Amino acid sequence: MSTDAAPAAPKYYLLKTEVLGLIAGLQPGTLIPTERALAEKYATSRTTVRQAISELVAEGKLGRIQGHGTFVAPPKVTHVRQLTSFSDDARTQGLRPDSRLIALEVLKSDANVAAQLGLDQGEQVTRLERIRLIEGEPLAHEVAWLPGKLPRFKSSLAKAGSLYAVLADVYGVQIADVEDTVETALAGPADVRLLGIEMGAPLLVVHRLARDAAGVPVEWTRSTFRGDRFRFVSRVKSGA
Amino acid sequence: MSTDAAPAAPKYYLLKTEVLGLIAGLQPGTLIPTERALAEKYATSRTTVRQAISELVAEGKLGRIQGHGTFVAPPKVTHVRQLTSFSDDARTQGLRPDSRLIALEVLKSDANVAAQLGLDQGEQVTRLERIRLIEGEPLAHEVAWLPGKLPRFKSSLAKAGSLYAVLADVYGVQIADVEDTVETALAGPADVRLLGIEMGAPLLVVHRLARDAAGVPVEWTRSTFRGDRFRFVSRVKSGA
DNA sequence: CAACATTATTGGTCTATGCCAATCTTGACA
DNA sequence: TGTCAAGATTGGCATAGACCAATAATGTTG
Repeated sequence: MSTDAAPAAPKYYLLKTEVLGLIAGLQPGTLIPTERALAEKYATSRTTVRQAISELVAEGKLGRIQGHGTFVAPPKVTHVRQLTSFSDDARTQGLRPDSRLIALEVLKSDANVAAQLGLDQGEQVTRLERIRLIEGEPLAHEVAWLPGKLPRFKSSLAKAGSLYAVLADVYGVQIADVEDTVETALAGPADVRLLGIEMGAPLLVVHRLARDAAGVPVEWTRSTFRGDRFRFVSRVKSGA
Repeated sequence: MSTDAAPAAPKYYLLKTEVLGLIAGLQPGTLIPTERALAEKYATSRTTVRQAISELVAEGKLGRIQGHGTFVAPPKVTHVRQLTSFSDDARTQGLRPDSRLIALEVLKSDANVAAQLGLDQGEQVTRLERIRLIEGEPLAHEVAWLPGKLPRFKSSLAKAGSLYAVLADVYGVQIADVEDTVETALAGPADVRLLGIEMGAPLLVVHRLARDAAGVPVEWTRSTFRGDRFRFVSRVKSGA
C-alpha cells in the first residue's frame, strides 16, 4: 500500500557499502584488493566492481593509479574563502601552498572577459594561469584576468607569491568585495592533464569577481578545484 | 620530445562532444535519439554510449527517464546565498519557491548536533526537515536543527513560509552571521528518492551554521542541492 | 653493481549480449 | 466512448571477455 517504497539497492551499490566497511579505519594510502579480486570475492563481474569503485573515487574516498592499484584516499582539505587568497587561506591552516605558473600574458579581451571586467572588447587585459598546489599536490587550476597591462607584474608576483599581496603592495589596489559563484562540473581531458585526476571526476568550478572600494572590477578568475579533495567555507557577516 | 602529450581522448569522450553538438541550440525537453540508436549511428556499443550520456546527465546537460527517453535538460538555477533564506533568494529572482514539510520534531541532540550548536549532548533540539522546490521541481533536501523547543513553531512556519522570517518576527532572533561549507557528493538511494535524481548524480552539500549578534548558534543546517541544477553565489564585503 | 630489457600485474576502455523496470502505444472489449 | 490488457519501446543493471596502458617486479647483461 505504500506509495513509494525505497528503491531496491542495485548490486553495485551494495558492493559500494561493502567496500566502505572494508576501508573504515584504514590509513590513507592503504591498498585495497584489486578489481579482479573483488569481483571474485563478491561473486560479481568486474564491470560491477568498477561502477562501485568509481563512485567511491568520485566521492574522494578512494584513489587509484593505473598499474599500481586502488587505495584509501586522504581526507579533504578545507578551504576557508573570505577576502583572502588561496595561499593565505592555506597557510592559515598550517598547510604548505605553492603555485606553478603556466602562463602570464597580455592580450586583447574577448567578449566575456570584457563584460565581466567592465571593459570594451579588445581592451588589454593581463591573463594569469596557474596551478595551485597544497603539500605538493596539484589541487586547483586557476585563470585570472586583470584589466590593463601591469608593469613588472611577473617579478612582483614571483617575489610575493600571492596575487592579492601584489595588488595591494605594488599597485595599491585594495579588494573591497568579492562575488563567488560555485557550481559542479566533471573533469574532461584538460582537467585530467592539469590536475592529475581521472575522467569524469567531480569538480568545483568557482568564478570570482573582485572589486575595489569604488566598485570597479579588478580581477575576474575562473578556478577549478578538485571536488574530491576540497571543501569550501565562506563566512558572511550581517550588514554592520 | 614533449614531456606530457595530451591524453588521447577515449571514444566515449568523443561521443560526448558529438552529442553536445547535437543538442546545441535545442529547446530543453527535446528528446535525443535512443541509446540503441546512437550506438548504431556512431558504430559503437551501448555501454560506451551510456558512459557518454551518463556524464552529460551528471553535468546537468541532459536528463533521462526510464521508459521515456533522454532529453535536453533545463538551465541551472542560480542561488544567491547571503544572509537570506532559500525562499527569499528564489523570490528575488522571480522564481516560485515552495517547501514540503517532511518532519518537524523535538528530540534530544546527538553528539554532532550538540557540538555544532554549542549544547550538551541530550539537550532538546528542534529538527526541521524539508524538501525545497522551485517552480514545482524538488531541488534540495534540507534538515535544520535549532536549539531548544520552539512554541507554536509549526503554525508560525506554515504562515510565514520562511524559517528566517519566523525566527525574526516570532522569536525576535536576528541572524548576525552565517558560515557555509560547500562540498561535493554523489547521490545515494535516499537522495534518489527525495529529489528524484539518479544514482551517482553530483550533489552540492552545504552545511550552514548561523549565529546571532552575541555569537550564539541559532541554527545548524545540512542542505543537499542538486549539483546539476544549481549554482551558488556568495558575496563578501570587506571589513567595513 | 648498475642499467636495461622482459614479464607480470593492475587499472582503463570497449564490445556484445541478456534481462529487468518504467513508460507509452495499441487494440480488444464492455 | 471509456477502460483495461497486452505488447513494444526505452532506459537500468549486470555478465563475460578482450585488449590497451601504466606501473612494478624480475631477470639479464654489461
